[in-house]
Amino acid sequence: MFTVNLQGGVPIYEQLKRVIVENALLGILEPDEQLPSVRALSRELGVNPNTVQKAYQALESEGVIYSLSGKGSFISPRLELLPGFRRAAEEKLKESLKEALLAGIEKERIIEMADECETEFKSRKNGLK
Amino acid sequence: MFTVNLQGGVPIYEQLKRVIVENALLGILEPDEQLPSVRALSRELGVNPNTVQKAYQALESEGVIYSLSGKGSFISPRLELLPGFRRAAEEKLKESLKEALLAGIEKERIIEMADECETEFKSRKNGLK
Amino acid sequence: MFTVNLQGGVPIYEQLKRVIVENALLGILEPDEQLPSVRALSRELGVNPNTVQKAYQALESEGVIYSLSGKGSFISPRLELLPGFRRAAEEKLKESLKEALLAGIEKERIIEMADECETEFKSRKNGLK
Amino acid sequence: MFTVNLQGGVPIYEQLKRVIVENALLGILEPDEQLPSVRALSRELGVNPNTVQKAYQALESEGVIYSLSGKGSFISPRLELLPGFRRAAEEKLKESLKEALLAGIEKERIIEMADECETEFKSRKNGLK
DNA sequence: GTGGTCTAGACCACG
DNA sequence: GTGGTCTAGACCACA
Repeated sequence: MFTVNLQGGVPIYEQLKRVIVENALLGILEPDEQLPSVRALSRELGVNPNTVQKAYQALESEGVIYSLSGKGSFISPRLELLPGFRRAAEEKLKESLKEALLAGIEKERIIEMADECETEFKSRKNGLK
Repeated sequence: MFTVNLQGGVPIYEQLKRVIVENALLGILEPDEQLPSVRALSRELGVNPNTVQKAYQALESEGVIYSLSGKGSFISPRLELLPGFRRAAEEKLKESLKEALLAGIEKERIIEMADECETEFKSRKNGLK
Repeated sequence: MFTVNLQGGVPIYEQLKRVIVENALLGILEPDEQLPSVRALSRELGVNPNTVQKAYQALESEGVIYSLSGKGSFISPRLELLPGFRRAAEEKLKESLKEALLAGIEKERIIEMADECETEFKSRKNGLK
Repeated sequence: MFTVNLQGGVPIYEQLKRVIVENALLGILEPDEQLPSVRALSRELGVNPNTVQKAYQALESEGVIYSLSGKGSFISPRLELLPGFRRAAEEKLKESLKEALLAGIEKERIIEMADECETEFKSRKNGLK
Protein backbone atom coordinates (compact mmCIF):
# COMPACT_ATOMS: atom_id res chain seq x y z
CA MET A 1 0.00 0.00 0.00
CA PHE A 2 2.46 2.59 1.19
CA THR A 3 6.17 2.18 0.79
CA VAL A 4 8.80 3.72 3.00
CA ASN A 5 12.57 3.79 2.82
CA LEU A 6 14.28 2.64 6.01
CA GLN A 7 17.54 4.19 4.92
CA GLY A 8 18.27 7.65 3.64
CA GLY A 9 17.95 9.62 6.83
CA VAL A 10 14.39 10.75 6.31
CA PRO A 11 12.36 9.77 9.39
CA ILE A 12 9.96 6.95 8.67
CA TYR A 13 6.99 8.72 10.24
CA GLU A 14 7.57 11.70 7.97
CA GLN A 15 7.72 9.52 4.90
CA LEU A 16 4.46 7.96 6.00
CA LYS A 17 2.83 11.34 6.50
CA ARG A 18 4.10 12.43 3.13
CA VAL A 19 2.80 9.50 1.17
CA ILE A 20 -0.61 9.64 2.85
CA VAL A 21 -0.99 13.34 2.15
CA GLU A 22 0.11 12.79 -1.44
CA ASN A 23 -2.38 10.02 -2.02
CA ALA A 24 -5.13 11.99 -0.38
CA LEU A 25 -4.46 15.07 -2.51
CA LEU A 26 -4.33 12.91 -5.62
CA GLY A 27 -7.69 11.42 -4.77
CA ILE A 28 -6.27 7.92 -4.51
CA LEU A 29 -7.36 8.03 -0.92
CA GLU A 30 -10.89 9.41 -1.06
CA PRO A 31 -12.54 11.63 1.52
CA ASP A 32 -13.77 9.63 4.52
CA GLU A 33 -11.93 6.57 3.31
CA GLN A 34 -10.61 4.44 6.14
CA LEU A 35 -6.88 4.06 6.65
CA PRO A 36 -5.28 0.78 7.68
CA SER A 37 -5.10 0.29 11.43
CA VAL A 38 -1.88 1.19 13.18
CA ARG A 39 -1.13 -2.42 13.90
CA ALA A 40 -1.91 -3.66 10.41
CA LEU A 41 0.15 -0.97 8.74
CA SER A 42 3.10 -1.39 11.09
CA ARG A 43 3.10 -5.11 10.41
CA GLU A 44 2.91 -4.59 6.68
CA LEU A 45 5.75 -2.05 6.62
CA GLY A 46 7.85 -3.87 9.16
CA VAL A 47 8.20 -0.81 11.35
CA ASN A 48 7.49 -0.08 14.96
CA PRO A 49 3.80 0.55 15.74
CA ASN A 50 4.83 3.67 17.62
CA THR A 51 6.16 5.05 14.37
CA VAL A 52 2.84 4.61 12.56
CA GLN A 53 1.03 5.96 15.58
CA LYS A 54 3.21 9.06 15.53
CA ALA A 55 2.45 9.67 11.85
CA TYR A 56 -1.29 9.26 12.36
CA GLN A 57 -1.33 11.58 15.36
CA ALA A 58 0.61 14.23 13.48
CA LEU A 59 -1.74 13.97 10.51
CA GLU A 60 -4.73 14.24 12.80
CA SER A 61 -3.38 17.31 14.55
CA GLU A 62 -2.82 18.85 11.12
CA GLY A 63 -6.37 18.07 10.06
CA VAL A 64 -5.44 15.65 7.28
CA ILE A 65 -7.18 12.70 8.90
CA TYR A 66 -9.67 12.25 11.72
CA SER A 67 -10.09 9.40 14.17
CA LEU A 68 -13.25 7.82 15.50
CA SER A 69 -12.40 6.08 18.72
CA GLY A 70 -12.77 2.37 18.36
CA LYS A 71 -13.49 2.58 14.64
CA GLY A 72 -10.28 3.78 13.01
CA SER A 73 -8.75 6.70 11.13
CA PHE A 74 -10.22 8.37 8.06
CA ILE A 75 -9.20 10.89 5.42
CA SER A 76 -10.60 14.34 6.08
CA PRO A 77 -12.84 15.89 3.45
CA ARG A 78 -11.93 19.47 2.37
CA LEU A 79 -8.28 18.59 2.27
CA GLU A 80 -7.27 21.26 -0.19
CA LEU A 81 -7.84 24.03 2.33
CA LEU A 82 -4.99 22.99 4.61
CA PRO A 83 -3.66 26.30 5.95
CA GLY A 84 0.01 26.98 5.45
CA PHE A 85 0.48 23.91 3.32
CA ARG A 86 1.02 25.88 0.16
CA ARG A 87 3.33 28.35 1.83
CA ALA A 88 5.47 25.55 3.31
CA ALA A 89 5.72 23.84 -0.06
CA GLU A 90 6.74 27.10 -1.68
CA GLU A 91 9.54 27.68 0.83
CA LYS A 92 10.90 24.20 0.45
CA LEU A 93 10.70 24.51 -3.33
CA LYS A 94 12.69 27.73 -3.26
CA GLU A 95 15.48 26.03 -1.33
CA SER A 96 15.58 23.19 -3.81
CA LEU A 97 15.50 25.52 -6.77
CA LYS A 98 18.51 27.42 -5.45
CA GLU A 99 20.51 24.24 -5.02
CA ALA A 100 19.47 22.95 -8.41
CA LEU A 101 20.40 26.12 -10.24
CA LEU A 102 23.77 26.23 -8.47
CA ALA A 103 24.32 22.62 -9.43
CA GLY A 104 23.97 23.62 -13.03
CA ILE A 105 20.47 22.33 -13.72
CA GLU A 106 18.91 24.42 -16.45
CA LYS A 107 15.49 25.99 -16.27
CA GLU A 108 14.30 23.89 -19.19
CA ARG A 109 15.19 20.77 -17.24
CA ILE A 110 13.22 22.04 -14.26
CA ILE A 111 10.12 22.51 -16.38
CA GLU A 112 10.69 19.07 -17.85
CA MET A 113 10.85 17.60 -14.36
CA ALA A 114 7.63 19.31 -13.37
CA ASP A 115 5.97 17.76 -16.41
CA GLU A 116 7.31 14.37 -15.39
CA CYS A 117 5.75 14.79 -11.97
CA GLU A 118 2.37 15.56 -13.46
CA THR A 119 2.63 12.53 -15.71
CA GLU A 120 3.49 10.39 -12.72
CA PHE A 121 0.46 11.73 -10.85
CA LYS A 122 -1.85 10.85 -13.69
CA SER A 123 -0.55 7.34 -14.00
CA ARG A 124 -0.80 6.80 -10.26
CA LYS A 125 -4.41 7.95 -10.31
CA ASN A 126 -5.31 5.69 -13.18
CA GLY A 127 -3.38 2.79 -11.79
CA LEU A 128 -5.58 2.64 -8.74
CA LYS A 129 -8.94 3.30 -10.35
CA MET B 1 30.33 36.91 6.61
CA PHE B 2 28.25 33.76 6.84
CA THR B 3 24.93 33.78 8.64
CA VAL B 4 23.37 30.78 10.28
CA ASN B 5 20.12 30.24 12.10
CA LEU B 6 20.65 28.87 15.58
CA GLN B 7 17.00 27.84 15.78
CA GLY B 8 14.94 25.79 13.41
CA GLY B 9 16.17 22.27 13.74
CA VAL B 10 18.61 22.44 10.85
CA PRO B 11 22.04 21.57 12.25
CA ILE B 12 24.35 24.54 12.42
CA TYR B 13 27.20 22.72 10.75
CA GLU B 14 24.98 21.82 7.81
CA GLN B 15 23.87 25.40 7.39
CA LEU B 16 27.50 26.40 7.40
CA LYS B 17 28.38 23.80 4.80
CA ARG B 18 25.50 24.93 2.67
CA VAL B 19 26.33 28.61 2.70
CA ILE B 20 29.98 27.96 1.99
CA VAL B 21 29.22 25.69 -0.95
CA GLU B 22 26.74 28.24 -2.27
CA ASN B 23 29.20 31.08 -2.07
CA ALA B 24 31.94 28.99 -3.62
CA LEU B 25 29.73 27.96 -6.53
CA LEU B 26 28.63 31.55 -7.00
CA GLY B 27 32.21 32.66 -7.17
CA ILE B 28 31.84 34.89 -4.12
CA LEU B 29 34.47 32.71 -2.56
CA GLU B 30 37.19 32.33 -5.15
CA PRO B 31 39.39 29.28 -5.71
CA ASP B 32 42.23 29.10 -3.19
CA GLU B 33 40.68 31.89 -1.17
CA GLN B 34 41.29 31.48 2.53
CA LEU B 35 38.33 30.86 4.77
CA PRO B 36 38.07 32.40 8.22
CA SER B 37 39.84 30.30 10.83
CA VAL B 38 37.82 27.86 12.85
CA ARG B 39 38.24 29.94 15.96
CA ALA B 40 37.52 33.26 14.30
CA LEU B 41 34.36 32.01 12.62
CA SER B 42 33.11 30.31 15.76
CA ARG B 43 33.58 33.53 17.68
CA GLU B 44 31.81 35.52 15.00
CA LEU B 45 28.86 33.16 14.82
CA GLY B 46 28.66 32.61 18.54
CA VAL B 47 28.93 28.86 18.23
CA ASN B 48 31.39 26.31 19.51
CA PRO B 49 34.65 25.89 17.59
CA ASN B 50 33.94 22.16 17.29
CA THR B 51 30.81 22.95 15.31
CA VAL B 52 32.72 24.98 12.77
CA GLN B 53 35.44 22.34 12.73
CA LYS B 54 32.87 19.69 11.90
CA ALA B 55 31.58 21.70 8.97
CA TYR B 56 35.09 22.36 7.66
CA GLN B 57 36.12 18.74 7.94
CA ALA B 58 33.01 17.55 6.17
CA LEU B 59 33.66 20.02 3.38
CA GLU B 60 37.24 18.87 3.15
CA SER B 61 36.27 15.23 2.89
CA GLU B 62 33.86 16.23 0.12
CA GLY B 63 36.59 18.07 -1.72
CA VAL B 64 35.03 21.51 -1.40
CA ILE B 65 37.83 22.95 0.66
CA TYR B 66 41.34 21.90 1.60
CA SER B 67 43.34 22.49 4.74
CA LEU B 68 47.02 23.22 5.13
CA SER B 69 48.06 22.36 8.62
CA GLY B 70 49.19 25.40 10.48
CA LYS B 71 48.11 27.72 7.69
CA GLY B 72 44.35 27.57 7.35
CA SER B 73 41.49 26.35 5.16
CA PHE B 74 41.00 27.26 1.53
CA ILE B 75 38.44 26.87 -1.23
CA SER B 76 39.31 24.05 -3.63
CA PRO B 77 39.92 24.88 -7.24
CA ARG B 78 38.17 22.42 -9.62
CA LEU B 79 34.96 22.77 -7.64
CA GLU B 80 32.59 22.34 -10.55
CA LEU B 81 33.24 18.62 -10.83
CA LEU B 82 31.72 17.57 -7.48
CA PRO B 83 30.48 14.09 -8.38
CA GLY B 84 26.90 13.36 -7.42
CA PHE B 85 26.17 16.92 -6.45
CA ARG B 86 23.98 17.51 -9.45
CA ARG B 87 22.21 14.22 -9.06
CA ALA B 88 21.44 14.89 -5.40
CA ALA B 89 20.09 18.33 -6.22
CA GLU B 90 17.91 16.86 -8.94
CA GLU B 91 16.41 14.29 -6.61
CA LYS B 92 15.66 16.81 -3.92
CA LEU B 93 14.15 19.13 -6.49
CA LYS B 94 11.84 16.41 -7.76
CA GLU B 95 10.52 15.82 -4.24
CA SER B 96 9.87 19.51 -3.78
CA LEU B 97 8.23 19.80 -7.18
CA LYS B 98 5.83 17.01 -6.34
CA GLU B 99 4.83 18.64 -3.10
CA ALA B 100 4.48 22.02 -4.72
CA LEU B 101 2.32 20.79 -7.57
CA LEU B 102 0.10 18.89 -5.15
CA ALA B 103 -0.18 22.02 -3.02
CA GLY B 104 -1.60 23.79 -6.03
CA ILE B 105 1.39 25.83 -7.08
CA GLU B 106 1.18 26.46 -10.82
CA LYS B 107 4.00 25.81 -13.24
CA GLU B 108 4.17 29.50 -14.12
CA ARG B 109 4.78 30.29 -10.47
CA ILE B 110 7.60 27.76 -10.38
CA ILE B 111 9.34 29.37 -13.32
CA GLU B 112 8.84 32.73 -11.67
CA MET B 113 10.49 31.45 -8.52
CA ALA B 114 13.44 30.13 -10.49
CA ASP B 115 13.88 33.58 -12.00
CA GLU B 116 13.76 35.11 -8.56
CA CYS B 117 16.56 32.79 -7.46
CA GLU B 118 18.74 33.82 -10.36
CA THR B 119 18.10 37.46 -9.60
CA GLU B 120 19.09 36.87 -6.01
CA PHE B 121 22.29 35.17 -7.12
CA LYS B 122 23.23 38.10 -9.30
CA SER B 123 22.63 40.63 -6.57
CA ARG B 124 24.66 38.58 -4.11
CA LYS B 125 27.54 38.46 -6.54
CA ASN B 126 27.44 42.18 -7.18
CA GLY B 127 26.94 42.98 -3.52
CA LEU B 128 30.36 41.62 -2.74
CA LYS B 129 32.24 43.05 -5.65
CA MET C 1 35.80 -7.11 19.97
CA PHE C 2 37.89 -4.37 18.45
CA THR C 3 41.17 -3.37 19.97
CA VAL C 4 42.74 0.03 19.70
CA ASN C 5 45.98 1.49 20.94
CA LEU C 6 45.41 4.56 23.06
CA GLN C 7 49.05 5.55 22.70
CA GLY C 8 51.17 5.94 19.64
CA GLY C 9 49.95 9.05 17.93
CA VAL C 10 47.54 7.30 15.58
CA PRO C 11 44.10 8.81 16.24
CA ILE C 12 41.78 6.41 18.01
CA TYR C 13 38.94 7.00 15.59
CA GLU C 14 41.20 6.10 12.66
CA GLN C 15 42.32 2.91 14.29
CA LEU C 16 38.68 2.06 14.83
CA LYS C 17 37.83 2.79 11.21
CA ARG C 18 40.73 0.68 10.09
CA VAL C 19 39.88 -2.39 12.15
CA ILE C 20 36.22 -2.23 11.17
CA VAL C 21 37.02 -1.97 7.47
CA GLU C 22 39.52 -4.83 7.81
CA ASN C 23 37.02 -7.07 9.53
CA ALA C 24 34.33 -6.20 7.05
CA LEU C 25 36.57 -6.95 4.07
CA LEU C 26 37.67 -10.21 5.67
CA GLY C 27 34.07 -11.23 6.12
CA ILE C 28 34.40 -11.41 9.89
CA LEU C 29 31.78 -8.72 9.96
CA GLU C 30 29.09 -9.85 7.55
CA PRO C 31 26.94 -7.61 5.38
CA ASP C 32 24.07 -6.07 7.34
CA GLU C 33 25.57 -7.27 10.58
CA GLN C 34 24.91 -4.88 13.42
CA LEU C 35 27.86 -3.12 15.00
CA PRO C 36 28.07 -2.48 18.72
CA SER C 37 26.27 0.69 19.69
CA VAL C 38 28.29 3.86 20.06
CA ARG C 39 27.81 3.85 23.80
CA ALA C 40 28.54 0.16 24.27
CA LEU C 41 31.72 0.28 22.22
CA SER C 42 32.94 3.44 23.88
CA ARG C 43 32.44 1.82 27.27
CA GLU C 44 34.24 -1.32 26.17
CA LEU C 45 37.20 0.55 24.72
CA GLY C 46 37.36 3.06 27.53
CA VAL C 47 37.11 6.02 25.18
CA ASN C 48 34.67 8.85 24.82
CA PRO C 49 31.43 8.13 22.93
CA ASN C 50 32.15 11.05 20.64
CA THR C 51 35.30 9.34 19.45
CA VAL C 52 33.40 6.23 18.44
CA GLN C 53 30.70 8.39 16.93
CA LYS C 54 33.28 10.15 14.79
CA ALA C 55 34.58 6.84 13.48
CA TYR C 56 31.10 5.57 12.71
CA GLN C 57 30.07 8.73 10.93
CA ALA C 58 33.22 8.76 8.84
CA LEU C 59 32.59 5.15 7.88
CA GLU C 60 29.01 5.98 7.01
CA SER C 61 30.00 8.87 4.79
CA GLU C 62 32.43 6.51 3.04
CA GLY C 63 29.72 3.93 2.51
CA VAL C 64 31.27 1.25 4.69
CA ILE C 65 28.43 1.19 7.19
CA TYR C 66 24.92 2.58 7.34
CA SER C 67 22.89 3.83 10.27
CA LEU C 68 19.22 3.42 10.96
CA SER C 69 18.13 6.08 13.39
CA GLY C 70 17.00 4.58 16.61
CA LYS C 71 18.07 1.11 15.59
CA GLY C 72 21.82 1.04 15.25
CA SER C 73 24.71 0.85 12.78
CA PHE C 74 25.22 -1.90 10.25
CA ILE C 75 27.82 -3.12 7.77
CA SER C 76 26.98 -2.10 4.22
CA PRO C 77 26.42 -4.81 1.67
CA ARG C 78 28.22 -4.09 -1.64
CA LEU C 79 31.40 -3.27 0.21
CA GLU C 80 33.80 -4.47 -2.43
CA LEU C 81 33.15 -1.53 -4.75
CA LEU C 82 34.63 1.20 -2.52
CA PRO C 83 35.90 3.60 -5.19
CA GLY C 84 39.46 4.76 -4.76
CA PHE C 85 40.13 2.33 -1.95
CA ARG C 86 42.35 0.16 -4.09
CA ARG C 87 44.11 3.13 -5.58
CA ALA C 88 44.85 4.61 -2.16
CA ALA C 89 46.21 1.27 -0.94
CA GLU C 90 48.42 1.01 -3.98
CA GLU C 91 49.90 4.45 -3.46
CA LYS C 92 50.61 3.83 0.18
CA LEU C 93 52.13 0.49 -0.67
CA LYS C 94 54.47 2.06 -3.20
CA GLU C 95 55.75 4.48 -0.59
CA SER C 96 56.40 1.67 1.84
CA LEU C 97 58.07 -0.45 -0.81
CA LYS C 98 60.48 2.34 -1.65
CA GLU C 99 61.43 2.76 1.98
CA ALA C 100 61.79 -0.95 2.48
CA LEU C 101 63.99 -1.48 -0.55
CA LEU C 102 66.20 1.44 0.44
CA ALA C 103 66.43 0.01 3.93
CA GLY C 104 67.87 -3.12 2.39
CA ILE C 105 64.87 -5.41 2.65
CA GLU C 106 65.10 -8.00 -0.11
CA LYS C 107 62.32 -8.79 -2.53
CA GLU C 108 62.15 -12.37 -1.23
CA ARG C 109 61.50 -11.01 2.25
CA ILE C 110 58.69 -8.83 0.93
CA ILE C 111 56.99 -11.82 -0.66
CA GLU C 112 57.47 -13.70 2.57
CA MET C 113 55.78 -10.90 4.50
CA ALA C 114 52.85 -10.88 2.10
CA ASP C 115 52.43 -14.58 2.74
CA GLU C 116 52.51 -13.95 6.47
CA CYS C 117 49.72 -11.42 6.09
CA GLU C 118 47.56 -13.90 4.21
CA THR C 119 48.18 -16.51 6.87
CA GLU C 120 47.16 -14.02 9.55
CA PHE C 121 43.97 -13.24 7.66
CA LYS C 122 43.04 -16.89 7.46
CA SER C 123 43.61 -17.49 11.15
CA ARG C 124 41.57 -14.43 12.03
CA LYS C 125 38.71 -15.68 9.91
CA ASN C 126 38.80 -19.11 11.45
CA GLY C 127 39.27 -17.76 14.94
CA LEU C 128 35.87 -16.19 14.83
CA LYS C 129 33.99 -18.99 13.19
CA MET D 1 66.32 20.06 -5.72
CA PHE D 2 63.83 18.52 -3.33
CA THR D 3 60.12 18.65 -3.93
CA VAL D 4 57.47 18.59 -1.23
CA ASN D 5 53.71 18.41 -1.38
CA LEU D 6 51.98 21.13 0.62
CA GLN D 7 48.72 19.24 0.55
CA GLY D 8 48.00 15.66 1.41
CA GLY D 9 48.25 15.79 5.16
CA VAL D 10 51.82 14.56 5.36
CA PRO D 11 53.82 17.07 7.39
CA ILE D 12 56.24 19.03 5.28
CA TYR D 13 59.20 18.42 7.57
CA GLU D 14 58.63 14.67 7.34
CA GLN D 15 58.53 14.80 3.56
CA LEU D 16 61.77 16.72 3.64
CA LYS D 17 63.38 14.18 5.94
CA ARG D 18 62.16 11.40 3.72
CA VAL D 19 63.47 12.78 0.48
CA ILE D 20 66.85 13.59 1.99
CA VAL D 21 67.22 10.10 3.43
CA GLU D 22 66.15 8.58 0.12
CA ASN D 23 68.65 10.56 -1.87
CA ALA D 24 71.40 9.81 0.63
CA LEU D 25 70.71 6.08 0.54
CA LEU D 26 70.62 6.16 -3.23
CA GLY D 27 73.97 7.88 -3.33
CA ILE D 28 72.57 10.93 -5.06
CA LEU D 29 73.67 12.83 -2.01
CA GLU D 30 77.17 11.61 -1.35
CA PRO D 31 78.80 11.19 2.06
CA ASP D 32 80.02 14.50 3.46
CA GLU D 33 78.20 16.39 0.74
CA GLN D 34 76.87 19.73 1.93
CA LEU D 35 73.14 20.33 2.13
CA PRO D 36 71.57 23.66 1.16
CA SER D 37 71.31 26.11 4.02
CA VAL D 38 68.08 26.33 5.97
CA ARG D 39 67.33 29.73 4.57
CA ALA D 40 68.16 28.86 0.98
CA LEU D 41 66.10 25.69 1.03
CA SER D 42 63.13 27.32 2.74
CA ARG D 43 63.13 30.07 0.14
CA GLU D 44 63.38 27.56 -2.70
CA LEU D 45 60.52 25.42 -1.38
CA GLY D 46 58.41 28.33 -0.27
CA VAL D 47 58.03 27.00 3.23
CA ASN D 48 58.71 28.37 6.66
CA PRO D 49 62.40 28.29 7.67
CA ASN D 50 61.33 26.71 10.96
CA THR D 51 60.04 23.76 8.99
CA VAL D 52 63.38 23.15 7.28
CA GLN D 53 65.13 23.68 10.56
CA LYS D 54 62.95 21.06 12.22
CA ALA D 55 63.73 18.53 9.50
CA TYR D 56 67.47 19.16 9.71
CA GLN D 57 67.47 18.87 13.47
CA ALA D 58 65.55 15.63 13.37
CA LEU D 59 67.92 14.22 10.77
CA GLU D 60 70.88 15.26 12.85
CA SER D 61 69.53 13.65 16.00
CA GLU D 62 68.97 10.47 13.97
CA GLY D 63 72.53 10.54 12.69
CA VAL D 64 71.65 11.02 9.04
CA ILE D 65 73.36 14.36 8.78
CA TYR D 66 75.83 16.28 10.89
CA SER D 67 76.26 20.01 11.37
CA LEU D 68 79.41 22.09 11.60
CA SER D 69 78.53 25.32 13.31
CA GLY D 70 78.92 28.19 10.96
CA LYS D 71 79.69 25.96 7.99
CA GLY D 72 76.49 24.07 7.29
CA SER D 73 74.96 20.60 7.33
CA PHE D 74 76.46 17.51 5.69
CA ILE D 75 75.45 13.96 4.88
CA SER D 76 76.83 11.41 7.34
CA PRO D 77 79.08 8.67 6.01
CA ARG D 78 78.16 5.08 7.07
CA LEU D 79 74.48 5.77 6.49
CA GLU D 80 73.48 2.18 5.92
CA LEU D 81 74.08 1.30 9.55
CA LEU D 82 71.23 3.40 10.88
CA PRO D 83 69.86 1.41 13.82
CA GLY D 84 66.16 0.55 13.76
CA PHE D 85 65.74 1.96 10.28
CA ARG D 86 65.20 -1.43 8.73
CA ARG D 87 62.84 -2.55 11.46
CA ALA D 88 60.71 0.59 11.12
CA ALA D 89 60.50 0.14 7.37
CA GLU D 90 59.48 -3.47 7.83
CA GLU D 91 56.65 -2.57 10.20
CA LYS D 92 55.30 0.11 7.94
CA LEU D 93 55.54 -2.23 4.99
CA LYS D 94 53.55 -4.89 6.81
CA GLU D 95 50.74 -2.42 7.44
CA SER D 96 50.67 -1.41 3.82
CA LEU D 97 50.77 -4.99 2.65
CA LYS D 98 47.73 -5.85 4.77
CA GLU D 99 45.75 -2.97 3.36
CA ALA D 100 46.82 -3.76 -0.17
CA LEU D 101 45.90 -7.44 0.04
CA LEU D 102 42.52 -6.56 1.54
CA ALA D 103 41.98 -4.07 -1.23
CA GLY D 104 42.37 -6.89 -3.69
CA ILE D 105 45.85 -6.18 -4.96
CA GLU D 106 47.44 -9.45 -6.08
CA LYS D 107 50.86 -10.65 -5.04
CA GLU D 108 52.07 -10.50 -8.62
CA ARG D 109 51.17 -6.84 -8.73
CA ILE D 110 53.11 -6.24 -5.53
CA ILE D 111 56.23 -7.79 -7.03
CA GLU D 112 55.69 -5.74 -10.14
CA MET D 113 55.51 -2.58 -8.05
CA ALA D 114 58.72 -3.48 -6.26
CA ASP D 115 60.40 -3.84 -9.65
CA GLU D 116 59.06 -0.46 -10.67
CA CYS D 117 60.59 1.06 -7.56
CA GLU D 118 63.98 -0.37 -8.37
CA THR D 119 63.76 0.89 -11.91
CA GLU D 120 62.88 4.34 -10.61
CA PHE D 121 65.88 4.25 -8.29
CA LYS D 122 68.21 3.42 -11.12
CA SER D 123 66.94 6.20 -13.34
CA ARG D 124 67.17 8.69 -10.50
CA LYS D 125 70.75 7.71 -9.88
CA ASN D 126 71.69 8.01 -13.54
CA GLY D 127 69.73 11.19 -13.98
CA LEU D 128 71.96 13.00 -11.53
CA LYS D 129 75.26 11.60 -12.56
C1' DG E 1 17.29 1.90 23.66
C1' DT E 2 19.54 4.05 19.24
C1' DG E 3 22.28 7.68 16.58
C1' DG E 4 23.01 12.86 16.09
C1' DT E 5 24.11 17.57 17.56
C1' DC E 6 26.17 20.85 20.50
C1' DT E 7 28.92 22.99 24.23
C1' DA E 8 33.02 23.71 27.14
C1' DG E 9 37.43 23.26 27.56
C1' DA E 10 41.97 20.76 27.14
C1' DC E 11 46.03 19.23 24.57
C1' DC E 12 48.84 18.32 20.48
C1' DA E 13 51.32 18.88 15.94
C1' DC E 14 52.48 22.01 12.45
C1' DG E 15 54.41 26.24 10.55
C1' DG F 1 48.77 31.54 14.92
C1' DT F 2 46.55 27.26 12.40
C1' DG F 3 43.82 22.78 12.15
C1' DG F 4 43.08 18.17 14.58
C1' DT F 5 41.93 15.05 18.42
C1' DC F 6 39.86 13.92 22.65
C1' DT F 7 37.06 14.19 26.90
C1' DA F 8 32.97 15.19 29.70
C1' DG F 9 28.54 15.81 29.76
C1' DA F 10 24.03 17.64 28.01
C1' DC F 11 19.96 17.46 24.97
C1' DC F 12 17.19 15.95 21.03
C1' DA F 13 14.75 12.99 17.56
C1' DC F 14 13.60 8.47 16.35
C1' DA F 15 11.83 3.74 16.97
